[in-house]
Amino acid sequence: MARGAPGGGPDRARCAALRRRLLAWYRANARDLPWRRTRDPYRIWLSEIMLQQTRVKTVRPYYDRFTRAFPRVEDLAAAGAGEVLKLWEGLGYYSRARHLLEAARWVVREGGGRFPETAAELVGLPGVGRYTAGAIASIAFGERAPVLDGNVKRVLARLFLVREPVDEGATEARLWTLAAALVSPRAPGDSNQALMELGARVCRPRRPDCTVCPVRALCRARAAGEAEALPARRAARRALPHHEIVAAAIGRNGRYLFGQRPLGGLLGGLWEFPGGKVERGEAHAEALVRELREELGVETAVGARIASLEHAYSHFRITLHLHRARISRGRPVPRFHTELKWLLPAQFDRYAFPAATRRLLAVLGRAKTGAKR
DNA sequence: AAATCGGGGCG
DNA sequence: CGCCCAGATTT
Repeated sequence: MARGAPGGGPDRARCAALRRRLLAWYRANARDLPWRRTRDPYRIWLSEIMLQQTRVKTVRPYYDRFTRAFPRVEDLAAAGAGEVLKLWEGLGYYSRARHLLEAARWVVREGGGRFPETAAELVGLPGVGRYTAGAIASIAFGERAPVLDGNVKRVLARLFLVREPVDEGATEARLWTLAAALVSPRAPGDSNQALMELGARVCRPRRPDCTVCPVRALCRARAAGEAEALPARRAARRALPHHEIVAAAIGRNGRYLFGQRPLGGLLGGLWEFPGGKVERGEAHAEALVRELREELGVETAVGARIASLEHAYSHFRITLHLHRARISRGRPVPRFHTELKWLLPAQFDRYAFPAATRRLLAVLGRAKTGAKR
């Protein structure tokens, strides 16, 4: 093979040199993060779940609130789903919160509060895949298990000049092998975190700072002048679809009607104003009357528009319009939502809402106080 | 293998 | 405005 090693595997001496330099750099430059101040498997696990597809800066305040509310896995396991979801509000990928609670309860019930200690066993926990299992096993238990996340993929693609798209199965398999070769036998946790830390702070997606990189002399992409061009990805993604969404603020005795979205799907478990997508050729008021009939089984009269806003999800974007509405016939029953509730504005802080709905609630509050003046 | 699942930060 | 982030799960 053209990788410079007999037998086609990663070059042993080269990997040993990489491990040494990465580890030394990490120990001199590691950020002081809350989850690096503990070896409690519960807190390592919690941080790793939160960090899935989520930046360190975003996670920090959530991690602090969670560990304050639930210092031990037993505390989390004893919590209600609504309580956990509320603490997760705004962090995204809400199925993580559901899996988190399921896993905590499993650990308490089946493990007496002790986490499995190997990557192979950890993979069985809800929400724990190969990356997270390797991270927990190496950081909390010192197992020589590799990790491969977005940062590590980028670092490895550059160090080893992997030009193939990193989101293809065959390439990923090769990257896992390279990641395993770079796990330091004596310090697997620090070694894995060194790769991720380097990717986050030096070997960045754009404008990598090669001048301060501890392994620049060993980087094949840099030697080839291709560092910033890697990693390659397969797909040119198409433009995001756009939807017009209408939602209803249905007031009654100072309360508003909300529905809880079904678990498992988009924004599962969060509370929202009833409403839905505007179909082609449909007027907004017409669409809202139809949606409220379908979701709540009531006839309604649509009033003034309170607010409109734009919001982007990972795979589509929406324009969300909130209208006042009044029920003219029938009594609301949940035909789409798991549950309906009439909530006072004072209660809003106790429920979890999607980010876009949060913004609408703020406008609703201002509209009300503004009207009183 | 491809689709689904949030929200925010950055160039 | 597109891209990316300490990915997992489902189909």
